[in-house]
Amino acid sequence: MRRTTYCGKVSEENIGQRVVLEGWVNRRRDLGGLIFIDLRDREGILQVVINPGSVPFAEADRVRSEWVVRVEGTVRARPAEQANSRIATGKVEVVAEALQTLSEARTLPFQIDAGWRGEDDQNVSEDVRLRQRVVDLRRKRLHQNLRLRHKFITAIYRFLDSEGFISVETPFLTRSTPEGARDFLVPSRLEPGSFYALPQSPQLFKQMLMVAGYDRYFQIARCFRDEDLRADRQPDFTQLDLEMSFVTQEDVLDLNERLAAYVVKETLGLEIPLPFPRLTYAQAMNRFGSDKPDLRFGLEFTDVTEVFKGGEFRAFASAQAVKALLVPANLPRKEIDALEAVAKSKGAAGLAWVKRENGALTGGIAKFIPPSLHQHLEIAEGQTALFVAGPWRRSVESLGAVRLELGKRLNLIESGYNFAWVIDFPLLDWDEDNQRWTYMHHPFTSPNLDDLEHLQSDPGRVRAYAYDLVLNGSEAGGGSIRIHRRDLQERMFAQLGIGAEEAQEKFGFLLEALSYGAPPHGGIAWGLDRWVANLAGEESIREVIAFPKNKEGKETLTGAPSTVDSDQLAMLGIAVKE
RNA sequence: GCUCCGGUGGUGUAGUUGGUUAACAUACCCGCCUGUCACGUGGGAGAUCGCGGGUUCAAGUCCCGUCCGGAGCGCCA
Repeated sequence: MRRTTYCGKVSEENIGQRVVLEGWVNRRRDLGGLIFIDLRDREGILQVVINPGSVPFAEADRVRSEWVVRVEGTVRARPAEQANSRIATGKVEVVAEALQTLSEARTLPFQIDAGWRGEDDQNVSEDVRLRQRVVDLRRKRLHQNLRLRHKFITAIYRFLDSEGFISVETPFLTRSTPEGARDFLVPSRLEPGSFYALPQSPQLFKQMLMVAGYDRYFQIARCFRDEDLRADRQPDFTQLDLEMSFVTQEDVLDLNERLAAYVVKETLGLEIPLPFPRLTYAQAMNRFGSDKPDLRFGLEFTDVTEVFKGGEFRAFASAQAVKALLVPANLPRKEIDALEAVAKSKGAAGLAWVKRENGALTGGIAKFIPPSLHQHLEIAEGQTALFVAGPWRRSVESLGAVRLELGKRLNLIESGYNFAWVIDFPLLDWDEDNQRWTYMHHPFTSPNLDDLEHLQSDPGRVRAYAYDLVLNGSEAGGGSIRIHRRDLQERMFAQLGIGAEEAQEKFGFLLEALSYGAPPHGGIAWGLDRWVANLAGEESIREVIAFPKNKEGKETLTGAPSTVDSDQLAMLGIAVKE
């Protein structure tokens, strides 16, 4: 007879029933005459009792941790004083009548049983965990994370289906296009010397689906970018990609915040108030020094550029921007030095400071503070003001990094899920290295038509219909309204220094599609791994991916990447340089 | 490419100012134990301290190099 129920699902309702269980030995307690086995499956653990003299006793004596066994027995209530409140099945137990070993197990490289009985797992280095990922995946934490991910994805399918979206798959083996990140390349056997590229996103395919009239598309899409890894970045990662026709920016934002509220409700049971607050890019940068501000705490900047303009403090007198951050604490010098290092790592020349102690401004740049400062910034007793001056963007971003560091150090970050939209991104960004304008989002983003007149005369001033969904200071999603007219797309390419010939060669298929009657359209992509990590309370997306790569981009379970046979290379016309 | 942090039995840690036999917990093996639930209890095995070199009478400890891992910067439309 096969399994009749999951171990973790047995409850008082099953008392008196005969059950067949199959699972892993989470733990075995041998009292000499009496043996207990905590039997585990994906739903939880359940105590099995093996009485002396019973048929299964000899086998139970032999069984060890992580062996896979089948148990037949009868469910009974535990005496009230022996209930285990830490586990869901703690009020019952199964008296074994038969026990069969299905599979023996070697001693595990690390213990995985604690989480299943409601305790903290022992910390194990990630190196060991990833090399032994099968063992690691047995732990309750990863079971929970992967099931949360599943719930998240099924909620997305339900919601978007009810809103009339259809899921369409787009190719993995596609063409390299010169945008954004480095491509992963796949050599072609049928055409040696030519390469496919793995998609960085399904961007152009979804736009063409819009041109083809599918109106509302989505995909849980795997994307590939050959860049260095971080706690929240993997070379292959997952997006929720969606696109809508005949919409404005408002429509996309509205749908996405309803979707966000729905998935949070479905996964965690939390109500998220709508609509989400909105900040323009300029506001976000000026007030928080980030285009993905963490709004779980305050510490907003004050602009004091005018206060110092032309003044005696040379370093600030002619700066493009001087920003101040008022800290409600008397920061020790050591702390300020650490914060200055953070500012400098983001390109600030330094971090100036002043405190109010015993009624007077003291320390740092106290003697350079003009009397008019207090009209903008009231430094109270025991507070510290921090200043960064320099080019606008570098100043706000470096002070923004200081703000985040202070949020952590002063424990200002409140728990919860804080969503916001950042809108009105600039269309173009000045590329200092190459001395030219480049796109900020991607080259298919529509300019704000109100700003179109400045496209040639003052490109930096043109806003885009581009928006980011920010969750607790991380970019949860980003998208835009796209250019749907061929002439405007061609103008955009020209502005980016992509000549007509090059545009035709690399993006001819897009231009052609746009010339066959394209609807206005726009969409968004969510970083699905980051979303799930956030909901699971995990710092790293590796905790919500079954088989992640380590910091060096290696998948240490199977040992990828690896060398390949010379035969394989030869077939592809590839020679590896020593 | 760069900065910082780490590497000690299977796992997680301790190891003082350089000083004798590298400690603890857990896991593992064996014995005892009939109501445990991280069972208890007695015993046992298990580490050339990531690797190489140097300083020293003496290095887990100090120095240099290197490898591996993590956090970040650059990079990531």
